[in-house]
Amino acid sequence: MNESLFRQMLKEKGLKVTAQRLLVLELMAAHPGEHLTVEDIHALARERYPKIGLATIYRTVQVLVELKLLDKISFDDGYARFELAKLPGEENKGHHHHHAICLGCGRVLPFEEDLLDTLEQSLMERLGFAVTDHEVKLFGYCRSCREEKKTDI
Amino acid sequence: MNESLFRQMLKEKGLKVTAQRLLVLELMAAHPGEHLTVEDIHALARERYPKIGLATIYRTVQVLVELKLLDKISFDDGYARFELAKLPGEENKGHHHHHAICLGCGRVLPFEEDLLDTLEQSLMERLGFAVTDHEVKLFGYCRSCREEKKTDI
DNA sequence: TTTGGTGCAAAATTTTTGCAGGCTA
DNA sequence: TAGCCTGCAAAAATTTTGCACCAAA
Repeated sequence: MNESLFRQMLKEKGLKVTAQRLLVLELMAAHPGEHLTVEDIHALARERYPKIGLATIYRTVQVLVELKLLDKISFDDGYARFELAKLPGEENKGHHHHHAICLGCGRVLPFEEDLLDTLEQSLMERLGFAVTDHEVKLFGYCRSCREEKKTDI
Repeated sequence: MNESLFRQMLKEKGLKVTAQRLLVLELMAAHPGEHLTVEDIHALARERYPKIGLATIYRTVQVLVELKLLDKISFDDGYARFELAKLPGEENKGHHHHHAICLGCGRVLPFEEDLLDTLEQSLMERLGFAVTDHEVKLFGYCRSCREEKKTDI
C-alpha cells in the first residue's frame, strides 16, 4: 500500500491523516492473509504506540473498510475480522480471495479462484440480480488434520 | 420436520424433549428462507408462550445447530442469524442453499445451485483440503433496486 | 428420583458513544 | 483557528453463566 495514495484517499473524503490511521493500515499490510480481530489489531498497535485506545481501532477499521482498503469478514465465531483488501490496481480482475476453514483445527487457508462466473450469469438471467462481489467459505478438513486423524472423507 | 424424528434425535443425544424446544423448531419450520435473529425468534416464541426466556432461545438454537436442524449464518451486521436446514433426506444432494445480498435494500435472496464441484476438486488436488460443506454469499443489486435507481452494473 | 432444562438476573463480551483535550489542515 | 480525531470512560448491545425451581424420563 502506497502511503501517499492513502493520504490522498483520506483527503478526498475530508478525513485527516493521523499517526493512528497510518499505523493500523501499515500493520494490516504487514499481516496479509491473516484475519485479525479488533483485539488482535489493538494488541499489535500497542506494541508500537502503547497509548492507542481500542475505540480508535474500531473507528479506524470502519474508515478503512469504507475506503475499501480492508475487508470485513466473519467466521461466525463471534468476532468481526479484518484483512487487507486487494490493491486498487488488482480490484478489477476478480473479487476477493476466499477461505477454506478447517473444521479440525480452525486453520483458515485463503485461496484465489474465480469459478463463479457461470453462477453469477445465471442469477442475472433468472432473478435479475447483478452480482458485484462475492464471498465463498468452504468448510472441511485440511491435509494435516486428515493425516492426523486418519479421517477418510 | 417430523416431530417424532426430532424426539428421537434428542433422545439419542441424551437430551430431553421440552415444549420450548418443540416450539422453536416449529417456528423455524414455519419461516423457511427467513434469516431470523435470536430476538426475532424470541418475539415469535413469546406470542405463543409469553414466559419463555431469551436465554432459552440461545440455548435452544445452539442445540438445534448441533443437531444440524438449523444453520447459523452471518451477514456481518452484528447479529447471528438462523434458518431451517435442509431435511435429513435431502442433505446428501448438495449442501446448503446460498444467499444473494442486495446492497441497495438489504434484501436477501436465497438460491440453490451447486457449481462449486470443480473448485472443490482443485482444492483437494492442490492443497489436500477436503471440502465437506460450503457457504456462498453474493453481493450486488436486485432487480427492483436496479430499476429504481437506474444503476447499470 | 435422578438428571437435565427453564427462567430470571447477573455477568461477560463485543461494539458504540459522549466528551474534554489534542492534533491536523 | 476551526474542525476533526483521540483516549478514556460510560453506555449499549449481544451472548453466556449461575442458581433455585421445575419437568422429563
